[in-house]
Amino acid sequence: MPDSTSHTVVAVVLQVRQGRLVPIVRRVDRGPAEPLETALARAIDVAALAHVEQLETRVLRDGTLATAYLGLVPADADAPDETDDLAPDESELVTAAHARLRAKLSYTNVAFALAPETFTISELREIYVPALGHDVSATNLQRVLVRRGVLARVEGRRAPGRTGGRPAALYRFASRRLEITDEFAALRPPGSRATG
Amino acid sequence: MPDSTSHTVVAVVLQVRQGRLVPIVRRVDRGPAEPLETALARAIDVAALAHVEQLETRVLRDGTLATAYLGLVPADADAPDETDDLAPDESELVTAAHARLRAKLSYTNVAFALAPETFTISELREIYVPALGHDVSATNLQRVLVRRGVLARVEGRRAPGRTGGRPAALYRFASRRLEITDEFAALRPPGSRATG
DNA sequence: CCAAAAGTGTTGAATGTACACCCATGG
DNA sequence: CCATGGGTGTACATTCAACACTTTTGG
Repeated sequence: MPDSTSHTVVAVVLQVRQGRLVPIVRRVDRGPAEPLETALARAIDVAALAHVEQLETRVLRDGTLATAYLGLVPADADAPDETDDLAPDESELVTAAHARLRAKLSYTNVAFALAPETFTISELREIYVPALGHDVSATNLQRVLVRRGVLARVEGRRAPGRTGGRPAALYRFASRRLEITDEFAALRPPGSRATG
Repeated sequence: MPDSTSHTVVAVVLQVRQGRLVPIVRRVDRGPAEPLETALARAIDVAALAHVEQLETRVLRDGTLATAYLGLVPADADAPDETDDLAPDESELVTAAHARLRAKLSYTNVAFALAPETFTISELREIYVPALGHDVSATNLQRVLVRRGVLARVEGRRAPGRTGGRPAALYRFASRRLEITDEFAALRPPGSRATG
């Protein structure tokens, strides 16, 4: 029987691996007077997370109070093995984490936290597709992200594979901190057109 | 000295009054094994809240663990007096609540929770302006919300005041449950144009 | 020269903002 | 008949999805 006064911190980390969004879940009890971030850092290697945000706090089925965090790791980074036997509570948190990520992908630059330092547009597409849960064309992905100034060109190109094809341009995220790229879907303040 | 194992639930309620977004803050300690919603209900009359959502969990300056909720009350509803002497922690939570509200106003129908059952467009504008923190024209507000199907016409018109003017049409929110009206700012799934 | 992959041009639709103008009422 | 507030029409900018077409490579 868990102590009803205890507090658990749950790290829900997502990483794209081989075309799939993979969950890694870790939990620790928060010590008395311990900051949330410290407990989180005991649960997972926070330095490896390119982005972290708090997800939600709920009472788990066993009565434990739990605060969940969403963490994102670049596809090319080393990360712990996928957590496969998820408890129902954990499974719900993973779903919530994925929903949060999916929503933010369309109006922020969060994808920087899932992508390597530099990449081609097709490589980036292979990250967006599992993260969004639906298909995206490389053409439109490039257009939208370049127009918004989210992506910046990087010197050089990626040589084509054995099957040929034009060499791909390399890009990086202009910023690697979370930014809102489309602040108002509507109801913008008067006289605030796109900053060009 | 607060018990470091205790858990406080903070209700941050916002209501528009006389052109201002007014905060009401209440806190209660969550009892052992008590669900979060139950504690919240002890803090504030939840039935009076047209919308509630969890805001964030943090350790307060005095070491207490606190989970904050954002609540919204229609402008015409009775509600407790404004909480004026806000502690720094509370003040930060109010800021966070306002920020969350502002963001959601532009891509959801949350405003239903701040508006009376029926209203004219100018009345609605007087709610949006303080809630958004910037000016909005009644013209565009009407256009955007009607086009999105967020607002529906209601039988009848509001008679003009002493100074004359054309009688105003009455509207209501088509739904009074939170709905995302602009799900994807970009990167929509293929073949998913506006449902018209 | 052909297939493959990357990238650009272009079109059409949707959505928003700004602003001019028309409508209905009180005095 | 004029001031006031309400509402519509229209023009214009922005943004995006879709798709045709061009570019650059390997074999």
